[in-house]
Parts: sequence; structure tokens; C-alpha cells
Amino acid sequence: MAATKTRVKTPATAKSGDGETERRILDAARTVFVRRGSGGARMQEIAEEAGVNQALLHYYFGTKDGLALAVFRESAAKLFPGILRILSSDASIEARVERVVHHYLDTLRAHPFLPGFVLGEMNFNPERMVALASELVSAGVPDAPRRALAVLGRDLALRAKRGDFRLITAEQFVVNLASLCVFPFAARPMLAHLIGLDSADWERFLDVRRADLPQQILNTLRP
Amino acid sequence: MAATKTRVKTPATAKSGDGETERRILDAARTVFVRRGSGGARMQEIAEEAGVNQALLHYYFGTKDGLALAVFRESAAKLFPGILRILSSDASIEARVERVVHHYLDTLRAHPFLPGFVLGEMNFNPERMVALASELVSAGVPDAPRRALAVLGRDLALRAKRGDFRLITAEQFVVNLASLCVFPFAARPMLAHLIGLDSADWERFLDVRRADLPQQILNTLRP
DNA sequence: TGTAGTTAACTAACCAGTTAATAAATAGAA
DNA sequence: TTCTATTTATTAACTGGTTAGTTAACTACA
Repeated sequence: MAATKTRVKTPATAKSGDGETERRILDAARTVFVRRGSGGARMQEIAEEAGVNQALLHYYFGTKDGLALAVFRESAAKLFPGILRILSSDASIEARVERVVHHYLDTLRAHPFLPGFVLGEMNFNPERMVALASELVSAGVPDAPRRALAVLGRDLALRAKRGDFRLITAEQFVVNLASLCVFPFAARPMLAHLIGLDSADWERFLDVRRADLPQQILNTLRP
Repeated sequence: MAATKTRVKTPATAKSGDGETERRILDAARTVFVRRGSGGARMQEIAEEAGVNQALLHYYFGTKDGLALAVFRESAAKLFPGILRILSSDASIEARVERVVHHYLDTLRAHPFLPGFVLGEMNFNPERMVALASELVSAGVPDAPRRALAVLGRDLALRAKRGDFRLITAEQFVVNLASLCVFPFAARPMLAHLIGLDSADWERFLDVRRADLPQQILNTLRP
């Protein structure tokens, strides 16, 4: 076993079955962190959920924060990179909007607890976002989000010049897109309890949303 | 001193300066809970922030959860009731949209950490929303949100029939409104770190948003 | 033999909450 | 108005249980 206090174990080799223990810990951690946030989650609870000894959590991930960051990282990876790729493609704005909305809603339908978790975690433990951003720097792609925005901004400006769209910055536009796709998932507890949206209502709500939202968003751009 | 384990002290009388100790505890708790979420917050930290002895937290609020619920309740009260009132008024839809956006953005500019806190808390401690909802029932106004939505829904339908707007349910419309107003605040850490939005950028971003968002939202309704 | 993975037991520190005593405020009687 | 008993507010110290993390021994495998 290597030395440092916050050492993170490299991917497992043979015996553990190609990283199976690590996988199980990550899966369990995601389940527990999503349910309680990292502040409310307990390592022993995660160990039990994973069916492993608690010391293994430290063996593979170092500290609770190390584990929480690993879960945050993979959760955030479901929210951002795909969207940025679509937004900076060379398809028409109309097609991009439709693809983003569908990609976002379909992804989030498969992982409905993600937005609540990511938003909660990023607000209660700001060091998570700081760490992610510095990982981008380390990976040599610090500007990826900004470059995607620049591409999109150029296209939006071109269309505004042509009179197709009103003028809007890429930042505002992307925030509108993300707002309309992500917020309902994070706010679902409120929707459920304040206006009585049950599971079937929720699915219908999302169906309608998936169908209508692209056009609504394009409408925000009308002059 | 009354008996029960989860007893909550009623508002203070004379000596404590018209509830001053309680006020100080609530203020401190809000500060700490907003920063860390209730799972990550520590009672001794709140006591120090309030400048009181930790036992007083229990004296006035019973348990940590009792205190957390009190803070959640007053926080949620800044997010919902005012909006519902505006939305169910008899002003034109156009005026309602503008009023809601301005009310929301101005309120949240004064309390920028509210959305992150409320969304995080409601996802990590779902019993908060459950308790709030049952307080509405106890207060005899279980249907207030739904009634507001019904009023708005009727008006939206009328305008659709007239050909002014496309058909949309009040639920979808209100979620769009809330999404566009609230999400940016909850997502601010991400905006700051991924696309480098600093404080001055942020204020400008909100200024632009306040000015442009009403029309963008009304545009979503165009046929 | 050396290394990685796993276990059971352990531990210092932390945590939410309690307790008993004291101080301050209030209510009621004279 | 004053006094006294009661109630409320506050304090310092305490506590049992929990927590993240550590340790030493063992197992499995190359």
C-alpha cells in the first residue's frame, strides 16, 4: 500500500475482477450521496450498500471527500460535455436546440436524481467545482466550454444579423437551455408536493416538455 | 421549561429583546445551512456564528432538524407565495410575466444563495417539503398553489382560444418561468468555474436577464 | 517472495443532545 | 408598590453514540 494520506488507488488489476470492487463502491456511493448529499452521507452506510468492508472505501478513494469528488465528477460528466459538443457543432441552431433538449431530457430521464445532486453538491461544497475546473486545466482543455460558447455565439450573431433571431449572447442562451431542461428535475420534490404531480403526471409532463420545448426555446429567439 | 423531547420554544418575551436570541440563532443557522447544507452543518458552528451557547439551539428549536426546517420554511417562503399571488392576479398575462420575472430576480439578487440551498435541501432531505406541504394542510390552505394554477390556466386557455398564444398548461408555463429565473442562481458556481463568469460579469448577466427575459418568455407563447 | 486486495478491530475526535445550576423576567398577592 | 413564587432564559459541563480514518493481520495471486 502506497504512502500518502489522500492517495487514490489506481484501477484494480486481476483479482478484483477488473475493477469490480471499485465499481461497486462508486455505485453505492452515488446512491447514498444522491440521497443525502455528501455532508449527510456516512461511509459505513456506503460500505454496507456496496457490500464491502468500510476500510476499502479508504483503500480505493482515500477520504470521504475523495469519494465524493469521484462521484461528482462522473455525475457532472453526464451534464456538460455532451451538451457542449452539440452546441458547438455546425448544424443549424434549430437542429442544435432540438438535439440538446432531447439529449438532456433523455439523459436526465435515465438519471433523474442527477440535477438535484449536482446542484446541491456544488452549492454546499464549492470545492467540487473548483476541483473539476482545475482538472480541466490539468487535462489541457481549460477553454473547452468557452470555445464551445464562442462557436455558438458567432452563429447566433450571424443569424441575428440576418434578421432571423433577436440578439442574445451565447451565455444567456445556454443558460436558458440548461434552465428549462435541468431545473424541473431538481425541483421535482416541490412539484410533487405543492401541486400534487405524481409519477404518472410527471412522465406525462416530461413527454409534453420533450415535444414542445424545442419550439418554445426557438421562439425566445424570434425578433 | 416544558416537557417534550422535540418541543419548540414559543417566541420569546421581554428580556430577550422581543425574540432577539431566537432571531440571532435563525440568522446564524441560515448562514451556516446555506453554506454547507443541513447535513454538513454543525450545531456548535451555528452557536458560534450566533454568539450563543449551543444548548440554546435546542432550547429554542428542539433538534437540528427542527432548526433546519425553520430555516427551510422561511427560505421557501421567499420563493413561492409572492409568485403565486402575482400569477393568479387579474392583470394581463404580459404584465404578470414581467412582474414575476422582476419580483423573482430582485428577490434572488438580494438572497442569491437561496435557490442552491432550497433545491439542495429539498433533494437531500425530502422530509422538508413533506413538512411544508403538511403545514399548508394544517393551515387550511392545501390548495393554494393549485388554485393559483387554475386561475392562470384558465387565462392561458382563453388567450390561446383567441389565437394570441399557443396552448400550454399552467404547470408547464410556471415551470418555464421558475426555471429561467431560479436556475441561474443555483448554477452560479458552475457558471463561474466553467465559463469564467466573475462577479462583475454576473451582475451584468443579471441586468441583461432582467431586461430581456420577460419578452423571451412571452415569445415562448407565440403561436 | 512481493504485492495488491481484504478483513476485523480499533481509535481519537466529533457530534447532537442533556443536565443541573444560575440568572433574569414575570405574575400574582398583599 | 413591594415581595415572593414561578417561569423562562442562559450557562458550563457533560455524555453516549457515531464518525472518518487507521492498523495489523491475513488472503490471493503472479
